[in-house]
Amino acid sequence: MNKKYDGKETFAQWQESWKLEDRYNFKTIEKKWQAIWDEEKAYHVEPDEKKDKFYALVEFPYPSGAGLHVGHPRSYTALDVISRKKRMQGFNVLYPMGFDAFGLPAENYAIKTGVHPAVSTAANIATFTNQLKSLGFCFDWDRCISTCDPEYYKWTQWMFIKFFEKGLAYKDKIAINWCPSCKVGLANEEVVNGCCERCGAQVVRKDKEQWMIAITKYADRLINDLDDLDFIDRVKSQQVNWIGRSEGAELDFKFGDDKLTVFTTRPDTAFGVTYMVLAPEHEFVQKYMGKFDNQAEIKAYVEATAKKSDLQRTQDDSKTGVELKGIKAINPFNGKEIPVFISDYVLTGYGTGAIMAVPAHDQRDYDFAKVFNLPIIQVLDGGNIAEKAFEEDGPHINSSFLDGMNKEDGMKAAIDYAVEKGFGRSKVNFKLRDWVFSRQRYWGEPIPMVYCEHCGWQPIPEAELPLKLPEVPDYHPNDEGESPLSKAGDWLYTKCPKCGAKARRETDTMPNWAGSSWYFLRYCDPHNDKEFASKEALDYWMNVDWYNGGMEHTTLHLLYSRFWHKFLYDCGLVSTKEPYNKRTSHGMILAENGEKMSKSRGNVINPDDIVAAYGADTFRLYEMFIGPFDQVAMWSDESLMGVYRFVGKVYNLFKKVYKDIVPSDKDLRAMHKCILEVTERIDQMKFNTAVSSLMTYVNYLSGLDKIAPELYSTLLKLMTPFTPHLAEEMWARLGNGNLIIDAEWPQGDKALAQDDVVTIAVQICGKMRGTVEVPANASKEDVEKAAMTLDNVMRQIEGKEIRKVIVVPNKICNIVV
RNA sequence: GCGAGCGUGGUGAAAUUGGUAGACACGCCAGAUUUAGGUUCUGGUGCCGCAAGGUUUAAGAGUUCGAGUCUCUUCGCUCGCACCA
Repeated sequence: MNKKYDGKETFAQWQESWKLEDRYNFKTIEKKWQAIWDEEKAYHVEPDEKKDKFYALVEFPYPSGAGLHVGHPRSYTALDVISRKKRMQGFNVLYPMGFDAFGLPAENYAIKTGVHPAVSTAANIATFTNQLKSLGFCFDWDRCISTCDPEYYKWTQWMFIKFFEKGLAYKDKIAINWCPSCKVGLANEEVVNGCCERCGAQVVRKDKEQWMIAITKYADRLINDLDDLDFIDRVKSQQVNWIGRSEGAELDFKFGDDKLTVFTTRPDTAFGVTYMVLAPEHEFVQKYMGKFDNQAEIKAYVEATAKKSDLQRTQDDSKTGVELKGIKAINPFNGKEIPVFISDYVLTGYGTGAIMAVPAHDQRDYDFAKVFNLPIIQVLDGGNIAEKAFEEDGPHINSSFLDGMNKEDGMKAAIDYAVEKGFGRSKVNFKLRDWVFSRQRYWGEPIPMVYCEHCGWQPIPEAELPLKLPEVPDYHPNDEGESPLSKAGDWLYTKCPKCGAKARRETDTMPNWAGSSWYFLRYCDPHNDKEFASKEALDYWMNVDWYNGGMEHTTLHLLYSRFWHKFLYDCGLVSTKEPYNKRTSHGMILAENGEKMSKSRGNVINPDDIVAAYGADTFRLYEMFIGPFDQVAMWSDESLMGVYRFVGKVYNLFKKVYKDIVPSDKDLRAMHKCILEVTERIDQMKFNTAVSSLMTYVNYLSGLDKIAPELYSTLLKLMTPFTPHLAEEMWARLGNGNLIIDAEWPQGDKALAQDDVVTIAVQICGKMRGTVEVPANASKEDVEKAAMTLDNVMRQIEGKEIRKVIVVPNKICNIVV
């Protein structure tokens, strides 16, 4: 540990002993302090009832072969800054790190090279760990976890079984999004513009048996519970949008011997229905096929639709379709017979896969009606339906008992009528679909289920967890969509846990969103082998107080993990409804020309190079100074140099510190101003301006001949979150025997930060005409009097009548003439 | 199309939330020191003008004693969702 200044030598001699002729040598300083932190376990935390806890969380990385990207440290440094400050303010801070280690790249690498994913992943984790340590984050490395560790995924599997037991995990044959390139099924959330989020290949539909998790059962709660959370608005609105709640009604139309049920948000427009449309996949199309007059035409259209990808189906908004000739539907509101069509503009997965068409008040129906020459009946007054559908609100017309009503009354009356006559009911629908949870891949958690011919799907007994990944001869998935685990030989077959008959294991694995759905809980108690985490640990550490991560996870990981946590809450396994109190998001870091950094463009900045050339402290400080935290930022080597110069200046300032110097009032003013600004700006994540406050203060200190120790040690404390190594080093050089991270965060004093003379702007009719210096908090009259003495003011008001003078204390004086 | 947001010097950006626009930094210019230079230090730097001064926050209008900030219109950009009935 540090030698402490014991007063046996003069401070000047002590300072001399630090070889002041040396330039700022970040390499030795950073290595030295990283070793000390490691050795002293400076960042290890345990629950401590005497202290308030603070749980800071950043999204753990996927340990890719490419190593750490400059984007990762933006988020990590931000919460490192917050964590360090909170710790110095007396909180017991948990700031953990781990690895989201299951995933496709490791598997693709294995296919190419034959190296087992476990081997390459372990090597990558080692690299990442070194890189993260070289940046000096205050992670508690004793709590490091990895989702591919059997001791970890044991509990992921255990939780899956809970989902199964509660009926929320079920197997279903559905048309899924199939990526023909990755040969894997994707969740809706993983499909971007009809393409695979990962590889960009066009996604096709494929019917497959899949494990599903019923996230839709939580749709309402996932929306409503957002109200009490401190999430940035962008995140809230994107989640609300994605879940896509709409209120309306289901209505039953007569069709053949059946009821044809539709969902509509406007049941009050039912008198304007002139036709109906089914999705080509709708069950009635096949059921009644024998009764249609134009079967060949219908079959051809159904086939053509099946061949289309989702992208083709949605990109082309021209309306096509075929009438189901031979059967008419009957509108239950007025008994009218109406034609029924199939068309691909009706989606099979939303609502009931069928709609009632109101062409007068829905542009899509209007377009379709124009193509097929169908009648258009206006039922809401307004607009010009000769040109286009009228989609706004107006009083009902041509609608029997609804005539004259507004939307609200009309809705209520229409639903009441439908309920009374037994052909309808109010209904809420969501865009959100159940979570497709199967992946036809090797490097993921095995789904702990077996299939028995007598007993159906059965979970394996808890005692057999973790169900470890078996060795396989070959990691290739195949075109039929069979997982590599189907080649796992003996592993495949086992006994049915219920009847003991021969049973076959599930060969699909979990998506890599599984492990990350609950990792924040494991951090609370990472070595527990009896439970996923003890109740005591969870009660002390949860909730996460502040979670920072990328916007790209808003409708994926963030939504999934909120859902997962709510499920655990319902099972009585956690005691809070939501896992995260606060969610913020960082902007991406782009290359110098504004392009995305990518290997193929060759413009990737490697953090290791920056650390080697300028040091971790400069790198961290630069990432905080680069621009507003929540916005995209462009990397700039020149700006980085500016920050490096600043760090060097702070180092050199030590040479001007003298033990017996007493700070002046002006010095204290600068210091307290800096404390107040930095403290506030860190809390608001305005890191860029927090750094500029530090720069202003340092510029001030540079102007002094001799610096009082108090002024310098305060600077060091304020810089600890940003440049922890330098702060520790200089703190030690000031003669302190403890770590600066264990020092107290300085208290800013507003009164001491107040200037005694203020400059007031003098305006005439709102135009700036000059400034005057007056004592702080000068009276209105004094300010006015001083303002009148300005040459420029006297000239401007000469011969004019002064109508009003507005004085804002310490700010402005506006003379109205 | 719908939803969210943005537009300020040569560049990255500030602006106490309606009160001196351009803090802080990069770059540039000039000077000093120096190993020839990259280093370091000092001063200058929105635009027009020698200056006094004028002018300036995408464009236009409005509210106000006062607008980068609030309201409306137009233009431009970014992100998310997208035939969701």
